[in-house]
Amino acid sequence: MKVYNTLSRSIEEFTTLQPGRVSMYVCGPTVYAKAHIGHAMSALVFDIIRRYLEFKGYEVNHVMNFTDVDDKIILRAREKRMDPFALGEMYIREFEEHLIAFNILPATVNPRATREMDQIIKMISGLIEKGFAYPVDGDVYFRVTKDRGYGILSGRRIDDMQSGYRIDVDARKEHPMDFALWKAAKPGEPAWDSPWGKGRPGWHIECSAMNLNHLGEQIDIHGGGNDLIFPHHENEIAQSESFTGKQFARYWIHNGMLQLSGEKMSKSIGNLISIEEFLANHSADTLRMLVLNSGYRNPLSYSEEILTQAERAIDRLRSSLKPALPGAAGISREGVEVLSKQVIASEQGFIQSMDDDFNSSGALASLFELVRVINQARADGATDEQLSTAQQKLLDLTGVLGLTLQKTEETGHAADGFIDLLIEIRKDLRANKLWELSDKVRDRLAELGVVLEDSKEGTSWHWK
RNA sequence: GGCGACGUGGCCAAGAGGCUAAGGCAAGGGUCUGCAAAACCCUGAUCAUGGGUUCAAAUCCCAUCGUCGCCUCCA
Repeated sequence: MKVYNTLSRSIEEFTTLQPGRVSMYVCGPTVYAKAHIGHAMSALVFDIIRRYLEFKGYEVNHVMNFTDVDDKIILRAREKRMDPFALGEMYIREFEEHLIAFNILPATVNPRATREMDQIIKMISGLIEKGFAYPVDGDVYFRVTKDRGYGILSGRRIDDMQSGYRIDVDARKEHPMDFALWKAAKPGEPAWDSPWGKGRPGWHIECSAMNLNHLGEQIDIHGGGNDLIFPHHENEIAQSESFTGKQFARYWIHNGMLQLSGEKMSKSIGNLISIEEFLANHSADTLRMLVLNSGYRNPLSYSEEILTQAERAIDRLRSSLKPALPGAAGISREGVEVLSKQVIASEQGFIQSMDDDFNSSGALASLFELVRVINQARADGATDEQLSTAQQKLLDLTGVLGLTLQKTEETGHAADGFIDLLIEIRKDLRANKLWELSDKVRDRLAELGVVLEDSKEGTSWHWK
């Protein structure tokens, strides 16, 4: 198995610290607002990776955090006249519901910054002792110049960055690039006791502490959006490695950004689609299919057109799961042979693609080949029994990708009898060649979302 | 200004030195059908542009143009 590692900017052979086990930390959201589908995309990417690792037989220890204390949360809570903790709690609960809706497997642990204060303080103290950090007026800063490896992930040199005019100059910092590990509390803000006075942790140290606490000094995979590479992940490396003296994460995996009208979907630009909004109009599989088709590292341009394409692609996968034609007579031994050979070929192709840096787009191609062969067999008259192995394989493999292929429509059985009745009546109409009336029944049912399909053996129907 | 990613048929997207450049969507033609729908069959790209390396390049190198991300909070 090969994986693209941001750290080396190249594809590397994947090996784990412990045989058969993968420790994976993924940066979750800061809970200060409704999540948008960019957040969902990131969670989906790592869900797909996690599912595939499990398919490969690894036991995955998957940690995804919630940043539940931060400037924005405090600001937002003040605006809404809410308690910042209650605000965070609300959005965490909402996000967890979204994860379920998207068929994203629950992480092994979902730690929260506010519950990791001991570890955070311990780490900051340790960094100060080792000379990697210094307190000033109740704040604590990381001493970037002391860390010789600083810039290794993002490929930046401290000197290059120094020339940037965007860095705010704070006279209390030794170097403009030094970043906060601990921030002294202003009146009215949530605060915790520390050796440096009341305050709260900086964003970066939270993740370092949660990693250490839940996965240990070294982890296999650290993931997140590629917008986190700098400064967040760079700083995490600086903190963790300075503290432990060991290499922190072995593979850094970053997903590309979801874009809307040519720009990254983000709060500040305001070009976002909330998860709520998305799910009101589309199935969870749709977004997953979008992600699967595009490749996790590439930017993904969101548009109505591409959404339709994804939905049609899902229909295509589903088409192969339909039962045999009514009155199917069965196909020849050679035909069955072709089908079972394709099952093997598709599974191999699937694995080969996914092994190559989770090439889900290539993996899908293998699945669509299986779809074609299944449909060919059905058209040739294969029975349900003859189709079942291939169909089961397709379900298994789409399941590895996290697709459910379920109909969103969960209509009660109540309507079924009426539809059957209409079909029965229409059958008589057709027998008497009353085409106009029979077409009217079909058209009106179509308007109601019921699709009729006539065949020699009779009429079948399904919800659109 | 610095760092990085990318540009493959109408759209999305694999492929990363050499077999017919995957697959999906859309389109056109056909089979089936009373007509449809579904399914099946058939049809299309020389790979942003210009140089170069090589027996051989979409794949490597250089340049140009273009798009996007990061450099401030961000999945």
